[in-house]
Amino acid sequence: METQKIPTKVFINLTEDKKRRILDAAVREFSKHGFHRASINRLVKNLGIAKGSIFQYFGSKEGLFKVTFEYCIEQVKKSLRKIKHQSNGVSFFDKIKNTVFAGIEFAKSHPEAYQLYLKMVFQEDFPFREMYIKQIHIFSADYLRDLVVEGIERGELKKDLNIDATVFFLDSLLDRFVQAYVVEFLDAGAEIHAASNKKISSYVDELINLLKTGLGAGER
Amino acid sequence: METQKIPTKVFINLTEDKKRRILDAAVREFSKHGFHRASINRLVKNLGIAKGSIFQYFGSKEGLFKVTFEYCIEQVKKSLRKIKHQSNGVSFFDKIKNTVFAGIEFAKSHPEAYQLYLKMVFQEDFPFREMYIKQIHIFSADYLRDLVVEGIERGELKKDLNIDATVFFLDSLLDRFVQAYVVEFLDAGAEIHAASNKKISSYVDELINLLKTGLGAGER
DNA sequence: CATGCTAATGACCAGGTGGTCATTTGGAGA
DNA sequence: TCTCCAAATGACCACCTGGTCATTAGCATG
Repeated sequence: METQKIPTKVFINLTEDKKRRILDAAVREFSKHGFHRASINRLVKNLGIAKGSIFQYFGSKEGLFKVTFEYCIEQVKKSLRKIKHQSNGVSFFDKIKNTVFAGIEFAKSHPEAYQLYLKMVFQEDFPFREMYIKQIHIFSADYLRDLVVEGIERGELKKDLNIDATVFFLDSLLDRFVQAYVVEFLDAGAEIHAASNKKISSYVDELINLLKTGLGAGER
Repeated sequence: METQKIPTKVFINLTEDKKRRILDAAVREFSKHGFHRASINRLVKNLGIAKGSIFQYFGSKEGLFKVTFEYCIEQVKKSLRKIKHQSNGVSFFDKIKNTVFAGIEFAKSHPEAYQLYLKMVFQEDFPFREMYIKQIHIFSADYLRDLVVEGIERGELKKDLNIDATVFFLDSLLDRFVQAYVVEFLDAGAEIHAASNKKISSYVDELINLLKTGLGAGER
Protein backbone atom coordinates (compact mmCIF):
# COMPACT_ATOMS: atom_id res chain seq x y z
CA MET A 1 0.00 0.00 0.00
CA GLU A 2 1.56 3.29 -1.08
CA THR A 3 0.43 6.89 -0.74
CA GLN A 4 -1.92 8.21 -3.40
CA LYS A 5 -0.62 10.47 -6.16
CA ILE A 6 -2.86 13.38 -7.13
CA PRO A 7 -4.27 13.21 -9.72
CA THR A 8 -4.70 9.42 -9.51
CA LYS A 9 -4.00 7.14 -12.43
CA VAL A 10 -7.74 6.71 -12.82
CA PHE A 11 -7.89 10.35 -13.91
CA ILE A 12 -4.75 10.12 -16.00
CA ASN A 13 -6.18 7.19 -17.95
CA LEU A 14 -9.22 9.22 -19.00
CA THR A 15 -9.36 10.38 -22.61
CA GLU A 16 -7.70 13.75 -23.21
CA ASP A 17 -11.08 15.17 -24.11
CA LYS A 18 -12.75 14.15 -20.87
CA LYS A 19 -9.82 15.40 -18.81
CA ARG A 20 -10.05 18.79 -20.50
CA ARG A 21 -13.82 18.92 -20.05
CA ILE A 22 -13.44 18.27 -16.32
CA LEU A 23 -10.62 20.76 -15.78
CA ASP A 24 -12.33 23.47 -17.79
CA ALA A 25 -15.49 23.06 -15.73
CA ALA A 26 -13.42 23.14 -12.53
CA VAL A 27 -11.66 26.34 -13.59
CA ARG A 28 -15.05 27.90 -14.26
CA GLU A 29 -16.43 26.80 -10.89
CA PHE A 30 -13.43 27.97 -8.84
CA SER A 31 -13.05 31.25 -10.70
CA LYS A 32 -16.71 32.07 -10.28
CA HIS A 33 -17.00 31.25 -6.60
CA GLY A 34 -13.51 31.06 -5.10
CA PHE A 35 -12.21 27.97 -3.36
CA HIS A 36 -14.55 27.69 -0.42
CA ARG A 37 -17.82 28.56 -2.11
CA ALA A 38 -17.11 26.39 -5.11
CA SER A 39 -19.47 23.41 -4.93
CA ILE A 40 -18.58 19.90 -5.96
CA ASN A 41 -22.29 19.10 -6.20
CA ARG A 42 -22.79 21.90 -8.72
CA LEU A 43 -19.67 20.91 -10.62
CA VAL A 44 -20.67 17.29 -11.13
CA LYS A 45 -24.20 18.36 -12.05
CA ASN A 46 -22.78 20.63 -14.76
CA LEU A 47 -20.50 17.86 -15.94
CA GLY A 48 -23.10 15.13 -15.80
CA ILE A 49 -20.85 12.74 -13.87
CA ALA A 50 -21.08 11.24 -10.38
CA LYS A 51 -19.71 13.02 -7.35
CA GLY A 52 -17.76 9.97 -6.28
CA SER A 53 -15.73 10.14 -9.48
CA ILE A 54 -14.28 13.53 -8.56
CA PHE A 55 -12.98 12.08 -5.30
CA GLN A 56 -11.67 9.05 -7.14
CA TYR A 57 -9.75 11.38 -9.48
CA PHE A 58 -8.48 14.00 -7.04
CA GLY A 59 -8.95 12.65 -3.52
CA SER A 60 -10.43 15.85 -2.11
CA LYS A 61 -11.61 19.32 -3.03
CA GLU A 62 -8.12 20.58 -2.28
CA GLY A 63 -6.62 18.04 -4.67
CA LEU A 64 -9.00 19.13 -7.39
CA PHE A 65 -8.02 22.75 -6.81
CA LYS A 66 -4.34 21.97 -6.99
CA VAL A 67 -4.61 20.21 -10.32
CA THR A 68 -6.93 22.91 -11.65
CA PHE A 69 -4.64 25.75 -10.70
CA GLU A 70 -1.59 24.06 -12.18
CA TYR A 71 -3.56 23.62 -15.37
CA CYS A 72 -4.07 27.40 -15.42
CA ILE A 73 -0.41 28.15 -14.76
CA GLU A 74 0.50 26.00 -17.72
CA GLN A 75 -1.66 28.22 -19.89
CA VAL A 76 0.05 31.36 -18.57
CA LYS A 77 3.47 29.91 -19.27
CA LYS A 78 2.53 29.14 -22.86
CA SER A 79 1.33 32.70 -23.31
CA LEU A 80 4.48 34.26 -21.89
CA ARG A 81 6.78 32.07 -23.97
CA LYS A 82 4.96 33.18 -27.08
CA ILE A 83 5.26 36.91 -26.38
CA LYS A 84 8.90 36.61 -25.33
CA HIS A 85 9.66 34.94 -28.61
CA GLN A 86 7.68 37.38 -30.73
CA SER A 87 9.22 40.63 -29.54
CA ASN A 88 12.82 39.71 -30.09
CA GLY A 89 14.89 42.71 -31.13
CA VAL A 90 12.35 45.53 -30.72
CA SER A 91 12.90 48.56 -28.45
CA PHE A 92 12.26 48.63 -24.70
CA PHE A 93 9.09 50.67 -24.86
CA ASP A 94 7.69 48.58 -27.69
CA LYS A 95 8.35 45.49 -25.63
CA ILE A 96 6.36 47.03 -22.80
CA LYS A 97 3.55 47.75 -25.19
CA ASN A 98 3.62 44.17 -26.48
CA THR A 99 3.51 42.91 -22.92
CA VAL A 100 0.38 44.89 -22.13
CA PHE A 101 -1.32 43.48 -25.19
CA ALA A 102 -0.24 39.96 -24.34
CA GLY A 103 -1.72 40.42 -20.87
CA ILE A 104 -5.01 41.65 -22.25
CA GLU A 105 -5.03 38.92 -24.84
CA PHE A 106 -4.58 36.32 -22.13
CA ALA A 107 -7.30 37.79 -19.92
CA LYS A 108 -9.59 37.83 -22.93
CA SER A 109 -8.99 34.27 -24.09
CA HIS A 110 -8.76 32.75 -20.60
CA PRO A 111 -11.07 34.96 -18.53
CA GLU A 112 -11.73 32.29 -15.91
CA ALA A 113 -8.06 31.56 -15.38
CA TYR A 114 -7.37 35.26 -14.91
CA GLN A 115 -10.27 35.68 -12.48
CA LEU A 116 -8.94 32.75 -10.53
CA TYR A 117 -5.57 34.46 -10.25
CA LEU A 118 -7.17 37.68 -8.99
CA LYS A 119 -9.17 35.80 -6.37
CA MET A 120 -6.08 33.91 -5.37
CA VAL A 121 -4.11 37.09 -4.78
CA PHE A 122 -6.69 38.99 -2.80
CA GLN A 123 -8.79 36.39 -1.08
CA GLU A 124 -5.96 34.99 1.02
CA ASP A 125 -7.48 31.71 2.15
CA PHE A 126 -6.82 29.40 -0.78
CA PRO A 127 -4.74 26.33 -0.11
CA PHE A 128 -1.10 26.68 -1.17
CA ARG A 129 -1.71 30.36 -1.88
CA GLU A 130 1.73 31.52 -0.86
CA MET A 131 3.53 28.94 -2.94
CA TYR A 132 1.53 29.65 -6.08
CA ILE A 133 1.77 33.42 -5.88
CA LYS A 134 5.51 33.21 -5.48
CA GLN A 135 5.68 30.97 -8.50
CA ILE A 136 3.71 33.43 -10.63
CA HIS A 137 5.75 36.39 -9.53
CA ILE A 138 8.90 34.71 -10.66
CA PHE A 139 7.59 35.08 -14.19
CA SER A 140 6.37 38.63 -14.17
CA ALA A 141 8.93 40.43 -12.02
CA ASP A 142 11.93 38.58 -13.42
CA TYR A 143 10.67 39.12 -16.92
CA LEU A 144 10.39 42.86 -16.35
CA ARG A 145 13.75 43.01 -14.58
CA ASP A 146 15.40 41.49 -17.65
CA LEU A 147 13.75 44.08 -19.86
CA VAL A 148 14.88 46.95 -17.66
CA VAL A 149 18.47 45.77 -17.38
CA GLU A 150 18.64 45.28 -21.13
CA GLY A 151 17.05 48.71 -21.69
CA ILE A 152 19.71 50.34 -19.55
CA GLU A 153 22.52 48.51 -21.33
CA ARG A 154 21.21 49.59 -24.68
CA GLY A 155 21.03 53.20 -23.54
CA GLU A 156 17.25 53.37 -23.92
CA LEU A 157 16.77 53.98 -20.21
CA LYS A 158 18.53 56.26 -17.77
CA LYS A 159 21.58 54.47 -16.52
CA ASP A 160 21.19 55.53 -12.89
CA LEU A 161 17.72 53.97 -12.49
CA ASN A 162 16.93 52.15 -9.26
CA ILE A 163 16.09 48.79 -10.78
CA ASP A 164 13.86 47.51 -7.96
CA ALA A 165 11.78 50.67 -7.94
CA THR A 166 11.53 50.68 -11.72
CA VAL A 167 10.37 47.09 -11.86
CA PHE A 168 7.77 47.76 -9.19
CA PHE A 169 6.67 50.85 -11.10
CA LEU A 170 6.19 48.90 -14.32
CA ASP A 171 4.62 45.91 -12.62
CA SER A 172 2.02 48.12 -10.93
CA LEU A 173 1.08 49.84 -14.10
CA LEU A 174 0.86 46.77 -16.33
CA ASP A 175 -0.95 44.65 -13.79
CA ARG A 176 -3.45 47.34 -13.05
CA PHE A 177 -4.03 48.04 -16.70
CA VAL A 178 -5.07 44.45 -17.35
CA GLN A 179 -7.13 44.45 -14.16
CA ALA A 180 -8.92 47.59 -15.29
CA TYR A 181 -9.66 45.92 -18.60
CA VAL A 182 -11.27 42.98 -16.83
CA VAL A 183 -12.61 44.09 -13.45
CA GLU A 184 -14.55 47.30 -14.21
CA PHE A 185 -14.57 50.32 -11.92
CA LEU A 186 -10.84 49.95 -11.56
CA ASP A 187 -10.06 52.25 -14.42
CA ALA A 188 -10.43 55.47 -12.43
CA GLY A 189 -12.91 56.84 -14.95
CA ALA A 190 -10.55 56.19 -17.85
CA GLU A 191 -12.94 53.78 -19.62
CA ILE A 192 -10.39 51.06 -20.17
CA HIS A 193 -12.83 48.32 -19.23
CA ALA A 194 -13.64 46.15 -22.27
CA ALA A 195 -12.49 48.92 -24.62
CA SER A 196 -11.76 48.32 -28.30
CA ASN A 197 -8.28 47.37 -29.42
CA LYS A 198 -7.86 50.74 -31.06
CA LYS A 199 -8.76 52.61 -27.91
CA ILE A 200 -6.48 50.39 -25.85
CA SER A 201 -3.65 51.01 -28.26
CA SER A 202 -3.88 54.79 -28.06
CA TYR A 203 -4.22 54.53 -24.31
CA VAL A 204 -1.10 52.46 -23.99
CA ASP A 205 0.75 54.98 -26.13
CA GLU A 206 -0.26 57.76 -23.74
CA LEU A 207 0.96 55.76 -20.76
CA ILE A 208 4.24 54.88 -22.39
CA ASN A 209 4.79 58.52 -23.13
CA LEU A 210 4.27 59.32 -19.47
CA LEU A 211 6.63 56.52 -18.59
CA LYS A 212 9.29 57.84 -20.94
CA THR A 213 9.32 61.50 -20.04
CA GLY A 214 7.51 61.75 -16.70
CA LEU A 215 4.90 64.19 -15.48
CA GLY A 216 7.06 67.04 -14.31
CA ALA A 217 7.46 70.32 -16.20
CA GLY A 218 11.19 69.68 -16.30
CA GLU A 219 13.83 72.34 -16.87
CA ARG A 220 14.95 70.48 -20.03
CA MET B 1 -47.43 48.02 9.57
CA GLU B 2 -44.54 49.67 7.76
CA THR B 3 -41.42 48.23 6.13
CA GLN B 4 -38.43 47.71 8.41
CA LYS B 5 -35.56 50.17 8.35
CA ILE B 6 -32.06 48.66 8.53
CA PRO B 7 -30.57 48.97 11.08
CA THR B 8 -33.72 48.77 13.22
CA LYS B 9 -34.41 51.15 16.07
CA VAL B 10 -33.58 48.33 18.45
CA PHE B 11 -30.00 48.57 17.25
CA ILE B 12 -29.97 52.35 17.18
CA ASN B 13 -31.11 52.49 20.80
CA LEU B 14 -28.11 50.43 21.95
CA THR B 15 -25.34 52.25 23.79
CA GLU B 16 -22.67 53.72 21.51
CA ASP B 17 -20.18 51.34 23.04
CA LYS B 18 -22.17 48.21 22.28
CA LYS B 19 -22.90 49.38 18.74
CA ARG B 20 -19.19 49.90 18.13
CA ARG B 21 -18.32 46.53 19.64
CA ILE B 22 -20.77 44.78 17.32
CA LEU B 23 -19.70 46.63 14.17
CA ASP B 24 -16.01 46.14 14.89
CA ALA B 25 -16.54 42.42 15.33
CA ALA B 26 -18.57 42.31 12.11
CA VAL B 27 -15.84 44.14 10.19
CA ARG B 28 -13.35 41.61 11.47
CA GLU B 29 -15.54 38.66 10.52
CA PHE B 30 -16.34 39.91 7.00
CA SER B 31 -12.79 41.02 6.28
CA LYS B 32 -11.38 37.72 7.39
CA HIS B 33 -13.78 35.47 5.51
CA GLY B 34 -15.56 37.53 2.86
CA PHE B 35 -19.33 37.84 2.72
CA HIS B 36 -20.39 34.29 2.06
CA ARG B 37 -17.98 32.46 4.35
CA ALA B 38 -18.52 34.88 7.21
CA SER B 39 -20.46 33.05 9.91
CA ILE B 40 -23.14 34.60 12.08
CA ASN B 41 -22.70 31.76 14.54
CA ARG B 42 -19.02 32.56 14.96
CA LEU B 43 -19.74 36.27 15.17
CA VAL B 44 -22.23 35.96 18.01
CA LYS B 45 -19.97 33.52 19.81
CA ASN B 46 -17.12 36.04 19.68
CA LEU B 47 -19.44 38.79 20.83
CA GLY B 48 -21.11 36.76 23.55
CA ILE B 49 -24.63 37.70 22.43
CA ALA B 50 -27.51 35.65 21.05
CA LYS B 51 -27.88 34.95 17.35
CA GLY B 52 -31.47 36.18 17.34
CA SER B 53 -30.27 39.62 18.34
CA ILE B 54 -28.30 40.08 15.14
CA PHE B 55 -31.42 39.41 13.12
CA GLN B 56 -33.40 41.73 15.36
CA TYR B 57 -30.83 44.47 14.67
CA PHE B 58 -30.16 43.95 10.95
CA GLY B 59 -32.90 41.69 9.58
CA SER B 60 -30.52 39.46 7.63
CA LYS B 61 -26.86 38.75 6.93
CA GLU B 62 -27.08 41.12 3.99
CA GLY B 63 -28.44 43.87 6.21
CA LEU B 64 -25.57 43.37 8.63
CA PHE B 65 -23.09 43.58 5.78
CA LYS B 66 -24.61 46.79 4.47
CA VAL B 67 -24.38 48.55 7.80
CA THR B 68 -20.89 47.18 8.40
CA PHE B 69 -19.56 48.34 5.06
CA GLU B 70 -21.03 51.80 5.44
CA TYR B 71 -19.34 51.99 8.81
CA CYS B 72 -16.03 51.33 7.04
CA ILE B 73 -16.66 53.93 4.36
CA GLU B 74 -17.27 56.48 7.08
CA GLN B 75 -13.79 55.75 8.43
CA VAL B 76 -12.25 56.22 4.98
CA LYS B 77 -14.00 59.55 4.55
CA LYS B 78 -12.68 60.80 7.86
CA SER B 79 -9.16 59.81 6.84
CA LEU B 80 -9.34 61.55 3.47
CA ARG B 81 -10.76 64.73 4.95
CA LYS B 82 -7.88 64.87 7.36
CA ILE B 83 -5.15 64.48 4.76
CA LYS B 84 -6.85 66.94 2.38
CA HIS B 85 -6.86 69.50 5.16
CA GLN B 86 -3.29 68.83 6.27
CA SER B 87 -1.52 69.25 2.96
CA ASN B 88 -2.91 72.62 2.06
CA GLY B 89 -0.42 74.71 0.14
CA VAL B 90 2.37 72.18 -0.43
CA SER B 91 3.65 71.20 -3.89
CA PHE B 92 2.05 68.59 -6.15
CA PHE B 93 4.66 65.91 -5.60
CA ASP B 94 4.62 66.43 -1.86
CA LYS B 95 0.87 66.04 -1.90
CA ILE B 96 1.29 62.74 -3.69
CA LYS B 97 3.77 61.66 -1.08
CA ASN B 98 1.40 62.65 1.71
CA THR B 99 -1.36 60.69 0.03
CA VAL B 100 0.71 57.52 -0.07
CA PHE B 101 1.46 57.89 3.61
CA ALA B 102 -2.17 58.55 4.43
CA GLY B 103 -3.09 55.37 2.55
CA ILE B 104 -0.55 53.31 4.41
CA GLU B 105 -1.58 54.92 7.67
CA PHE B 106 -5.19 53.97 7.02
CA ALA B 107 -4.34 50.39 6.06
CA LYS B 108 -2.25 50.16 9.22
CA SER B 109 -4.81 51.55 11.64
CA HIS B 110 -7.83 49.93 9.99
CA PRO B 111 -6.42 46.72 8.53
CA GLU B 112 -9.75 44.91 8.55
CA ALA B 113 -11.56 47.71 6.74
CA TYR B 114 -8.86 47.76 4.10
CA GLN B 115 -8.94 43.97 3.66
CA LEU B 116 -12.69 44.20 3.29
CA TYR B 117 -12.24 46.71 0.50
CA LEU B 118 -9.76 44.47 -1.33
CA LYS B 119 -12.07 41.49 -1.09
CA MET B 120 -14.96 43.62 -2.27
CA VAL B 121 -13.07 44.71 -5.37
CA PHE B 122 -11.76 41.33 -6.44
CA GLN B 123 -14.21 38.80 -5.12
CA GLU B 124 -17.13 40.05 -7.19
CA ASP B 125 -20.05 38.42 -5.39
CA PHE B 126 -20.73 40.75 -2.50
CA PRO B 127 -24.17 42.27 -2.32
CA PHE B 128 -24.32 45.86 -3.61
CA ARG B 129 -20.74 45.51 -4.83
CA GLU B 130 -21.12 47.72 -7.87
CA MET B 131 -22.76 50.53 -5.97
CA TYR B 132 -20.13 50.59 -3.25
CA ILE B 133 -17.15 50.44 -5.56
CA LYS B 134 -18.50 53.33 -7.57
CA GLN B 135 -18.96 55.29 -4.38
CA ILE B 136 -15.36 54.68 -3.32
CA HIS B 137 -13.92 55.59 -6.68
CA ILE B 138 -15.59 58.95 -6.53
CA PHE B 139 -13.23 59.78 -3.69
CA SER B 140 -9.96 58.57 -5.02
CA ALA B 141 -10.16 59.42 -8.72
CA ASP B 142 -11.78 62.80 -8.20
CA TYR B 143 -9.30 63.61 -5.49
CA LEU B 144 -6.37 62.81 -7.78
CA ARG B 145 -7.96 64.65 -10.70
CA ASP B 146 -8.16 67.81 -8.59
CA LEU B 147 -4.50 67.47 -7.69
CA VAL B 148 -3.46 67.02 -11.31
CA VAL B 149 -5.50 69.96 -12.60
CA GLU B 150 -4.12 72.17 -9.87
CA GLY B 151 -0.59 70.93 -10.59
CA ILE B 152 -0.94 71.89 -14.23
CA GLU B 153 -2.32 75.31 -13.38
CA ARG B 154 0.55 75.97 -11.04
CA GLY B 155 3.05 74.97 -13.72
CA GLU B 156 4.35 72.04 -11.68
CA LEU B 157 3.20 69.55 -14.33
CA LYS B 158 3.45 69.54 -18.11
CA LYS B 159 0.56 71.52 -19.45
CA ASP B 160 -0.23 69.13 -22.32
CA LEU B 161 -0.84 66.11 -20.06
CA ASN B 162 -3.74 63.82 -20.87
CA ILE B 163 -5.58 64.17 -17.59
CA ASP B 164 -7.45 60.85 -17.70
CA ALA B 165 -4.30 58.89 -18.42
CA THR B 166 -2.36 60.74 -15.74
CA VAL B 167 -5.01 60.09 -13.13
CA PHE B 168 -5.07 56.41 -14.05
CA PHE B 169 -1.30 56.32 -13.87
CA LEU B 170 -1.24 57.83 -10.40
CA ASP B 171 -4.18 55.78 -9.15
CA SER B 172 -2.48 52.53 -10.24
CA LEU B 173 0.73 53.37 -8.56
CA LEU B 174 -0.67 54.62 -5.27
CA ASP B 175 -3.23 51.85 -4.95
CA ARG B 176 -0.69 49.18 -5.71
CA PHE B 177 1.82 50.65 -3.32
CA VAL B 178 -0.59 50.37 -0.42
CA GLN B 179 -1.63 46.90 -1.57
CA ALA B 180 2.00 45.82 -1.65
CA TYR B 181 2.41 47.11 1.87
CA VAL B 182 -0.51 44.99 3.08
CA VAL B 183 -0.88 41.96 0.82
CA GLU B 184 2.67 40.59 0.49
CA PHE B 185 4.05 39.07 -2.72
CA LEU B 186 2.62 42.06 -4.55
CA ASP B 187 5.76 44.12 -4.25
CA ALA B 188 7.56 42.48 -7.18
CA GLY B 189 10.56 41.74 -4.99
CA ALA B 190 10.85 45.33 -3.81
CA GLU B 191 10.29 44.45 -0.14
CA ILE B 192 7.64 47.04 0.49
CA HIS B 193 5.53 44.67 2.53
CA ALA B 194 5.38 45.81 6.15
CA ALA B 195 8.55 47.87 5.71
CA SER B 196 9.65 50.53 8.18
CA ASN B 197 8.51 54.12 7.78
CA LYS B 198 12.02 55.13 6.86
CA LYS B 199 12.30 52.55 4.11
CA ILE B 200 8.85 53.46 2.82
CA SER B 201 9.82 57.09 2.75
CA SER B 202 12.93 56.55 0.66
CA TYR B 203 11.01 54.22 -1.60
CA VAL B 204 8.31 56.81 -2.19
CA ASP B 205 11.00 59.34 -3.00
CA GLU B 206 12.39 57.02 -5.66
CA LEU B 207 8.98 56.54 -7.20
CA ILE B 208 8.20 60.24 -7.20
CA ASN B 209 11.45 60.85 -8.95
CA LEU B 210 10.48 58.37 -11.65
CA LEU B 211 7.11 60.05 -11.87
CA LYS B 212 8.68 63.46 -12.26
CA THR B 213 11.28 62.74 -14.89
CA GLY B 214 10.32 59.40 -16.43
CA LEU B 215 12.44 56.40 -17.31
CA GLY B 216 13.68 57.40 -20.72
CA ALA B 217 17.26 58.53 -21.43
CA GLY B 218 15.83 61.76 -22.81
CA GLU B 219 17.65 64.17 -25.11
CA ARG B 220 17.39 66.89 -22.50
C1' DC C 1 -21.48 -17.47 -21.64
C1' DA C 2 -18.91 -16.97 -17.20
C1' DT C 3 -15.34 -14.70 -14.61
C1' DG C 4 -12.79 -11.02 -12.80
C1' DC C 5 -11.63 -6.50 -12.17
C1' DT C 6 -11.74 -1.62 -12.56
C1' DA C 7 -14.33 2.50 -12.94
C1' DA C 8 -18.69 4.89 -12.15
C1' DT C 9 -22.43 5.72 -9.25
C1' DG C 10 -25.48 8.17 -5.87
C1' DA C 11 -27.71 7.34 -1.30
C1' DC C 12 -26.04 8.50 2.87
C1' DC C 13 -23.46 10.89 6.76
C1' DA C 14 -21.93 14.40 10.10
C1' DG C 15 -21.43 19.02 10.45
C1' DG C 16 -22.23 23.78 9.34
C1' DT C 17 -25.34 27.53 7.42
C1' DG C 18 -28.83 31.58 7.62
C1' DG C 19 -32.98 32.33 9.62
C1' DT C 20 -37.28 31.74 13.02
C1' DC C 21 -39.92 32.25 17.06
C1' DA C 22 -41.88 30.73 21.53
C1' DT C 23 -40.02 31.69 25.77
C1' DT C 24 -37.47 34.25 29.33
C1' DT C 25 -35.42 38.35 31.21
C1' DG C 26 -35.01 42.87 33.13
C1' DG C 27 -36.21 47.17 34.30
C1' DA C 28 -39.59 51.31 34.28
C1' DG C 29 -43.95 52.92 36.07
C1' DA C 30 -47.90 52.39 39.16
C1' DT D 1 -44.52 44.63 45.06
C1' DC D 2 -46.93 43.78 40.84
C1' DT D 3 -47.66 44.67 35.94
C1' DC D 4 -46.28 45.09 31.44
C1' DC D 5 -43.71 45.10 27.36
C1' DA D 6 -39.74 45.47 24.61
C1' DA D 7 -35.40 43.29 24.22
C1' DA D 8 -32.59 39.12 24.51
C1' DT D 9 -32.28 34.35 24.00
C1' DG D 10 -31.04 29.73 21.99
C1' DA D 11 -33.36 25.42 20.55
C1' DC D 12 -34.93 24.37 16.33
C1' DC D 13 -35.65 24.17 11.06
C1' DA D 14 -34.69 23.25 6.22
C1' DC D 15 -30.97 23.28 3.37
C1' DC D 16 -26.37 22.66 1.65
C1' DT D 17 -21.57 21.15 2.18
C1' DG D 18 -17.36 17.85 1.45
C1' DG D 19 -16.64 13.23 1.79
C1' DT D 20 -17.64 7.84 2.03
C1' DC D 21 -18.52 3.37 0.36
C1' DA D 22 -21.47 -0.59 -0.79
C1' DT D 23 -23.38 -1.44 -5.02
C1' DT D 24 -23.62 -1.56 -10.06
C1' DA D 25 -22.01 -1.32 -14.82
C1' DG D 26 -19.07 -2.24 -18.43
C1' DC D 27 -15.73 -4.55 -20.67
C1' DA D 28 -11.74 -7.64 -21.57
C1' DT D 29 -10.32 -12.28 -21.21
C1' DG D 30 -10.88 -17.36 -20.97
